[in-house]
Order: sequence, then C-alpha cells, then structure tokens
Amino acid sequence: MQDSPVFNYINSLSPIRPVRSIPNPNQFSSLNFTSPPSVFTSPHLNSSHKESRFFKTHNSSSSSSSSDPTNPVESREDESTSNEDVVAEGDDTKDLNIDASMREEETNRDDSVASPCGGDTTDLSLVPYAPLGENGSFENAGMELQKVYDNVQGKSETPDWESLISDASELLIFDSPDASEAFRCFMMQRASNSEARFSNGVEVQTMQPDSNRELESANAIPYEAVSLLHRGIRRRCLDFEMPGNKQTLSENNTATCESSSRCVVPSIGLHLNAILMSSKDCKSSISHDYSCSGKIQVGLQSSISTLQETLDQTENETREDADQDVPVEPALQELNLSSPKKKRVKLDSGEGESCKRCNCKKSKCLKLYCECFAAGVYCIEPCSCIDCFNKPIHEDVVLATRKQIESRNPLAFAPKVIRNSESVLETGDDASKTPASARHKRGCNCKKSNCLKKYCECYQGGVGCSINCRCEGCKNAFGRKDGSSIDMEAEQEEENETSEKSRTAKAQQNIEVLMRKEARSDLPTTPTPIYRPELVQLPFSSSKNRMPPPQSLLGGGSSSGIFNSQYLRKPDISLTQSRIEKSSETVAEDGAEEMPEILIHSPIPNIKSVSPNGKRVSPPHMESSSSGSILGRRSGGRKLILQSIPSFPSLTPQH
DNA sequence: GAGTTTGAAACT
DNA sequence: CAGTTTCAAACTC
Repeated sequence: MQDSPVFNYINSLSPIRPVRSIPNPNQFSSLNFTSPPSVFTSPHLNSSHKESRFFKTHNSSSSSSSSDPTNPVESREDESTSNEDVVAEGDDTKDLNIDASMREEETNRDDSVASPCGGDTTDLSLVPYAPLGENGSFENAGMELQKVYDNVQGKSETPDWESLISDASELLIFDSPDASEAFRCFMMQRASNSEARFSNGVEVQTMQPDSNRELESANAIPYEAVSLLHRGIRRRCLDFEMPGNKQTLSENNTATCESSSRCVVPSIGLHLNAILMSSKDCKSSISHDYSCSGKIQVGLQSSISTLQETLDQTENETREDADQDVPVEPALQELNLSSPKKKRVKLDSGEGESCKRCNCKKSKCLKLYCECFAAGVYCIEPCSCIDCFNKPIHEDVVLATRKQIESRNPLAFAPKVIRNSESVLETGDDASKTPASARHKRGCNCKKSNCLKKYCECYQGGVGCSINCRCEGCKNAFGRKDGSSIDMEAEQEEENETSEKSRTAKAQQNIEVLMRKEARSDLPTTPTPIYRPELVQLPFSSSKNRMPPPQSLLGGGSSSGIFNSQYLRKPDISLTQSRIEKSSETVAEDGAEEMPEILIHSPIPNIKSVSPNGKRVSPPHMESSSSGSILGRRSGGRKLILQSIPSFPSLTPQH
C-alpha cells in the first residue's frame, strides 16, 4: 500500500508539512504536553526537556522513531519514511513520526509505574516502546553516536567528552530525563576516568555487557546522580524485572518479553529497574534489546524521584523565584530541606522518599505491610527488617506472594493515589487550583487522626479525601471528604477545637496549603500550549516537593493501569496516525483493525471502568476520554496539523 | 530509642 | 461484607 502512488501522493500533500519542525522550544513542547499534568508525578515535569531530546533524536535518527512492530500503521509509516526520508527533515512523515513517538512517550509517561496488576503477566510485553522497538533503531542510534564521536574527534584530538556524551545522551531515548541525566553523568565519569572509550559505537556497546557489574563499579562515580541511581538500582533490582537485561538482541521485543518469565512479574517494582534498564541499556549497548527496558519504564516514577532530587537542585537554581513559593506537601516536608546539601545528605542516607526502608518484624516483608514489598522493591541493607524474604535470593517466594496478593486484589500493587488527569483536562486551570484533582484510590478510613496525619493515606499522599473515604471528622488539609478544601474557615474551626500545640501544627499545615494555593494562582490561568509545559513542570520542579510519597509517586503516574492505558492508547496513536496519513480517507477501516487489538490487550479488565469510582481507581489515562482529551489538546497545540485531520470524535465511537 | 497510637492489611 | 486481629509506620515522649 505504501508503494502505491496514491499513497505517496497523499503523503506529499500532507497538510502537516507547513508545521514542520519547531524551532522554538516552547512551541515544540507545547505540542506534546498538553497532557494532564496532575497525572504524572515525575516525568511530566521535565517534559519539555524530554521533548526536546526526542525531537532531536528523531531528527537525527529518523529510523528510530516509528518502529513499533505491533503497530502496522507505524511500521508502514516507517517504511514510507525510509523511502522518502531523504527528502527533508521537515518531511511530513517525520513529523508524524515525531508526533507518534511523542505520543508513545507520553503514553509511557502517563502510564508510568505500576502494576500490571490484574496479574496479567504478559502486560509488559504489550507495552512496546515504539521508538526503539524494532530492529535497528538502536543500531542507528549507535551509528549516530559514532558520527557524533567522529565529529568531535575530527575537530580536536582530545574529544570534548562533555559535548560528546551530551550528544550521545541526546541520541538515545531515555525513559526519562532523569535516566538521560544519569546516563550523561555516568558517561562523563567514565570519560573522566579515561577508561571509557568512545572510540566507536561498538565500544559503547561493550561498555556494559551485563548487568550490574558496571553499575557496581559506579560506586566510584562521584556524580551524585549516578550514585543515587546506582544505589537505587542495586536496591531495587528486582529480578523479575530484568528481562531485557539478560536478553540478547531480539528481533521481536514483544515476543521476547512474552517469552521471558521475568516479564511476568511486572508490577510496580519496576521503577528502579527501569532506570537501571534505561541507563544500562543506553550505556552498554545500543543494540541491546531496549524495548523491554522501554516498556519497563512503566515504573520510572519512583526511581526517578531519587534522581529527580538531584536534578531538582539544578532546576531549582534556575527557577528560584518560582520555587520559593511553591509549597510542599506536608508529607514531603521533611524532604524539603532548605539546603540542597541537606537534601543530598538525607538522600544519601537512603531516606529519600524513593529509598524507603522498612522495619518489618513479622511479615517477612512479604505482605503489603512492608513498604518495600508494597512498592515492588527488594529490601536492602538499610532496611531493619527481620527475617526478610523480600530479597533477590527469595525471588520465587516474592513472586509467588505477589501473585497471590494480586489474585486477591489486582490493584494491590497499584498506586494508592491517583492523580486525576481527567479533571485537569476538563477543568483546565481550575484543576491546578484543585488539590482534589488527585484522590486516594480507595479512600481512607481514619477515625482519630482527622486525616491530618500521615496515618491517613490520603493526607500522606498529599491528596484530599473523597467520597470514597470513610473517615470520621475529616479535616484533611488537602481537601475534605465533603468536598471543601481547607481554607480559613477550616483553620478557624480547627483552632477552636484544638489545643495550642496542635493549633500550631495546623497553622503550619494551613500555611502550607495556602502557600500552595498561592502558588497555584500564580500559574498561568490560561495555559496556552506553550505554557503547558511550565504548568506541568512547576509541580515537578518544586520537585519532589510536590511529589508525594511513594504511593503518590506510583499513583502519579503509574500503576496498574498503565498497561491498560498503553494498550488503549497505542491504538489511539496508530489510529490518529493512520488518519493523518490518509487524512482524506475514511477511518472506519482503521477502527476495524485496531479494535480487536484494544480488546485483546485490555489486560486489566478489573480496572473498574465500571465502578463509579472507576475514574479514580483506574489510572486516568485509561479513560478513552482522557486520552482523547490529551490527543485533542495535543492536536490543539499542533495548530496547522489538525486542520485537515479528522477529529478525534471518531475515536470514541470505536471504543 | 522505647513506647504509644493509628489505620491499612490480613484474617475470620 | 463486617468484625477482629495483625502489623508496621507515624507519632510522642
């Protein structure tokens, strides 16, 4: 079909052409990040950062963009691209590719962590990483790397490692900016050690043949980011998530993952592994089967928080003004240390939110009581647990237990706090003012804490209580069950009935809330696509400040729903893309093609699309409306593009 | 650091 | 599904 003259002609007529690349970073970001901010805890923040990287990446190595084997449309596009790629950077198809990959990226981001819950062990395999998916993507990237290197070399005898690495990192597609950063740091370190040789792409490939050895050696790396990364990796190295690790090049990623038992234990634990995967893969081998890592990125969130801490420090420097006003969620207060040093120290000591330690004595760390286990990570040294089974050695036990728990409650490992993207999308800026845009999945059941202490999961997660909560005397500073978010009234009310001591504490809380409100009001009221990224970033940059505790992290982006959404979204992407391709054609055909896939892939049937609480329980992105909105927004950002592109409406009916 | 409080998780 | 028990984090002193 792609060979068809008609097809080519249509392609050449694509209305997208005019838009072409986005010289202006802002504009570029605006294109992709129209997605709901609240849903993603982390990656979002650096959306613009990431985007730019993506943009670059896809321009430099076009073939890396659309290679999702599972997506016929994309594949087709890929072919067409390769056929015409020479044309020009501005080629429509490239634009499409970029768009597609960005969508993919977004999808991944949206879906972030989580648990494939539902026990669907094949979930992972269903989460392809389009840009890197098919054979060669990475090789190409490697070649690009080589080029870069050659370039550098040609210019001077002593390569500019920094720029080289920087370029390299740009060429690689990371699951997250953090991973990219980590990669960069790592490479820099290596370069400085003069041991690492970027003599050629091959070298790059052999740098880290296998797993953790290199990572272990990373200990020597002074870069905090890497150090943190390393620590995280070491600690969270859940075996069941290392599929890509031991895998060699695979022609079919999906198949590989499916055949890998490791892929079977998906769930949340992925986070740190994700980083591991991404960093390792990037570092070690461009030709490595990256798809899995890409897929695994699902869980980056949590792990990201660690690196993010580091990155934030930098980020904070550039956004001092804004950040100073950014409130911190109570739950994260402790992390909001005034001095970066302090923060670092704390993180180093393993007390970062992402570096939970448990102290289990009777559960063997095999129950949800255990924070580590619940978070899907192995316990590590810093943990004070007794008789711990949550260790790689007992992988089998861990996996079995997880399965068992999941069978009992498919959402057991899903994030507890759901950042409701929908509300954000629908209410626009209002959402940014509504702390309640995120909710605890199941709600709390507090009786005595008034939802004002971390005993309360809602409060701990930095979200308000909702109708789902069965709490008594709710005074959640983030929003009460009755819907009223805390305000001066509440403050007074509370003051009246509390001792001076508690009053002080509450005052503090209220201040925080007020500050938060203030910060929100500072946000652009009319989030134009261009500012969108800012909106998204703000919370992030404030960092992890705003980043809720583990659960939230997971919830933020993650979760079991992830897979769902991805499944659901993927079709969206292809659909949209295909539509773009044949803008003047009917879409029915596509719909017919995709539908089955959607149905088949919908892994987590239990994800309460039915439940009244479905919206909250299920990851926001899963909702077709959500993705639709996202796409719609995005399209909105792409000004010219959508003019001749069939609107989304058609998507909904197909679902 | 020990003891208490609290509410989620697990169990019945 | 409700009640009870277990558990470990959060909190207090």
